[in-house]
Amino acid sequence: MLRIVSWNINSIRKRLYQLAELADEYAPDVVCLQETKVSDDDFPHQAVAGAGFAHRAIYGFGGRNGVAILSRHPLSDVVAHDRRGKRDGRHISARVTPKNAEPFVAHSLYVPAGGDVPDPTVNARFADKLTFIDDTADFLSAEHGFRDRVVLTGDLNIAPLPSDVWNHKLMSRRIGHTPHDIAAMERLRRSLNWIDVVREVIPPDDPVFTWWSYRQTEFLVDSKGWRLDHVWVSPGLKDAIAGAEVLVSARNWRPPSDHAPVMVTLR
DNA sequence: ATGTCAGAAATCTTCTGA
Repeated sequence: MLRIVSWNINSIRKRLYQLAELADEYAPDVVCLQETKVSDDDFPHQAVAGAGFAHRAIYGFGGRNGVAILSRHPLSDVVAHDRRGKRDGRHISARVTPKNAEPFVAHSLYVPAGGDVPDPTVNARFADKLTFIDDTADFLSAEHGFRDRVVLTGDLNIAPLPSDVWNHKLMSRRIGHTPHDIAAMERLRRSLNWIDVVREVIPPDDPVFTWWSYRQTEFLVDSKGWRLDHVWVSPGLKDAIAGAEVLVSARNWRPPSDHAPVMVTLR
């Protein structure tokens, strides 16, 4: 069994204790992070290695964005990906070679949030988000074949199903759940006929959230969340799916990230 | 419109982005 986690950690340097907690409690083989918010030069390698991740692929600079792949198994072919020559620290991939399983490629992706106004003709940031997704879809189609063993993880900043937000009607006008977002995510999904692992395991009508705003207290009581974080697998790995869960209790670790980790288990 | 975080750059606080 192989456990793979995707987590928007919202600053790895502020969350080292919680990362160790994740490693101790769930023993993931691979952890894909977003919003590490640290330059490669300042990455806390020692603490992360101490949590059990001997192998690390990192891509970050300045104090924004930043992605990483942490692994107990060897990593190779590490690539930091940029779209249109713009260095943004939003996408890294690496080949993972477990001891007793076939190698696979892991991607850690951080899609732009897209700002506030839900109209791409007036909100350049929203237009950039949609372009980012389409560029990524083109890249993934070119990079991989349908038979490749690939895991795409990340904060995709889109909740595609009505049950992925706490109020579908209200959120349909909020960036992340607009028809523009959902159509773009579907184009991304089709780039390799990706399979949304969480929705293979949990019925599509059941509410599932991975993010709760910092601006609300008692998030468990209110449960006003969104499912923004995803783990997708290529079609060849569909039969390997053995489980999926959102590690909701992590949202109560102190101090918490505003995102909870998503963990999938593959045979 | 509001709430809270995190980081940067410049201070003893404001800004940007989320």
